[in-house]
This record gives sequence, structure tokens and C-alpha cells, in this order.
Amino acid sequence: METNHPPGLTISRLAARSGVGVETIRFYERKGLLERPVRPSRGYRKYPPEAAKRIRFVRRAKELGFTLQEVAELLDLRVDAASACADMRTRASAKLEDVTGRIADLQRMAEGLSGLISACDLSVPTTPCPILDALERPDA
Amino acid sequence: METNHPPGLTISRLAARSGVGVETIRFYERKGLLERPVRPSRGYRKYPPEAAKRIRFVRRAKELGFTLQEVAELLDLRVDAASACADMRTRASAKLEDVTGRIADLQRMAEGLSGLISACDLSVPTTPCPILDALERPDA
DNA sequence: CTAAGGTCCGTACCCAGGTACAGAGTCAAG
DNA sequence: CTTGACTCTGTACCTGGGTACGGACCTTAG
Repeated sequence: METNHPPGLTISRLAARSGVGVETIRFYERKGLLERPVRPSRGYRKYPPEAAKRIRFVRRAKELGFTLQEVAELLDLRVDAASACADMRTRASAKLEDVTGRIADLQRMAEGLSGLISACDLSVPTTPCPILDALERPDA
Repeated sequence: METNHPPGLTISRLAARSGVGVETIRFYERKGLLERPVRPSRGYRKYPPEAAKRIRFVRRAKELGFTLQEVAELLDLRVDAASACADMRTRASAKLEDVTGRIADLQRMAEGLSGLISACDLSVPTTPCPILDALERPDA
């Protein structure tokens, strides 16, 4: 008979699928970023395959400049009976505003870089730091 | 006579204008993120007003998920006679690709958040973590 | 001239986010 | 039943990005 594992990944298989180390998974669990997995076998963690998606989300969100605390907040957002909708809406709106602000800044950075590339093609010298203005805000 | 400062900010005035502490400015200088300022007066640093813009750029870029090393690379991009255009173009294109990738991910995150807010308004329960899919990449 | 407050440099310390053992227990292929 | 790979918990350690002194020196309002 083939190895007939019931569904469930060991921690090392999950680590391999999500591109992180075993220690990182346990670290994320301590930090509350990952649900505590079931432990059917004498204390050994068993993960559903979707867990990998969650870990990849954490990694990418972190690359995008969110702290682990903020990532945890994003992952906790959901609509359910147990939590007040108004509260969830407030939190989601705040995150959305944060995200759109980041997009705007990155877009201006992209424009600056494009301009730089054009200037290069035309051999137009630029001032030092031609993308410096990209992140200037009126309010700040 | 009014205090007739010749142009040039002391480090503490620059710090106040850019929203960081004095120590942070010296730290950024050590890391090569800030030009070494002139020191006309017995070793005291004197900054041009534009220095504040550079510091604000560093702060915001860091919030957007760039390491200080990457920020330094962004700040070093320029078109001039001294550096090979092809090389600059290559580096700028790589940064641009990075930035557009971030924008795309954040946009999907924004969509996820918007969907969540709509679901809230309609009182539609969502699965746990409805924005989990936002950062799934085909390649990764 | 003098005293309060800036500035200098260097080193030490701090927090977030991991990463790496150590020592003990567990599982499973042969 | 063994043996080698895996897992467990806990603690120690590491890097990036600052922050906070200590002790000496400078500058400027009064």
C-alpha cells in the first residue's frame, strides 16, 4: 500500500511549501499569526494545506512594510456573527486607507523611476536624486 | 540686528524639520544615506534646507518596506556624465519592476479590504481571512 | 565673562523579527 | 527492535534600525 497519510502536513513539510524554516513557523505561532494547529500525535503539529497560503501572506505583507502586528490585524478581519460589524468596518477602512496611501506613494516613485529611465535614453543629465520629490506630502 | 544666519541648518534644527531625532541623522550619515555636510564651524555640521526632504524620503521609503540599503540605492540613481548610462538604466529598471510588483499586491489587498467592507454592509458572513488570497502569486 | 544649552564622538543599549542550538521524546522503514 | 530522521520546548544568539548615554568641547544670549 502506498503511504496513506491522512490530510495534514508535518511542520517541516509545511515549511518547505511556504518557503520558510521550521523555526519561523513556531515563531509565528507564538506571535499569534498562525492558528494553533491540531496535535493528534503525541504533541506533533499537523497543518491543513491552506496554512501555507497564510504563511506566504505573512511573508509578502512583511515585505510590503507591514509589521507582524499589523499583519495579524489584517488576518483577523472577517465578517461574522460574533464580532460587531461596525468595529470591523472601522478597522478595515483604516487599513484600506493605509494601503491606498502606500499605493499612491509607490506610484509616484514609479513615475520618478520611469522619468529617470527616459532621461537616460535621451542622455539628459538629471539633478542628483531626481526621485526625491516622489514622497513629499503636502501635510507632513 | 536680527539674527542673520547664513543659510544652513544645525543638526537639531534639521532634525525638527524632518521629524527625526538628532541621533538618527548622525546614524543615517554613518550609513551613507546622507551626504556628509559641510563643517564650517569647528566641526559642527551645517545642512542645506533640502536635506530635510532627503530624510523624509528615507523615512517614508522605509515605511513602504525598503531596507536602508535599498533606499541608498534609490537615492544614488541619477543620470550624469560620470556613470555609465546602461548601468543606471539597469538598476532603475529593476527598482521599477520591484515597485510595480508592490503596487499590484497592494492593489489586490485593497480590493480584498473593499470586499470585506461591502460584505459587512450587506451583513454577509465571510470565511475566516477573506483577504488571504490577495497576495497569492502564480509563480511563488 | 559666564552659564545654559548645542554639538561632538564613541560605545552601549534597545526592540522587532527571526535563527540556532540543546536535550529529550517520537515515528517509521527495514 | 533498532536506528536515523523528525519533533518537542526552551533559551540563547543574531541583524537591522535605531536610541541613549558619558564626557569633552563650542557658542551665544545676557
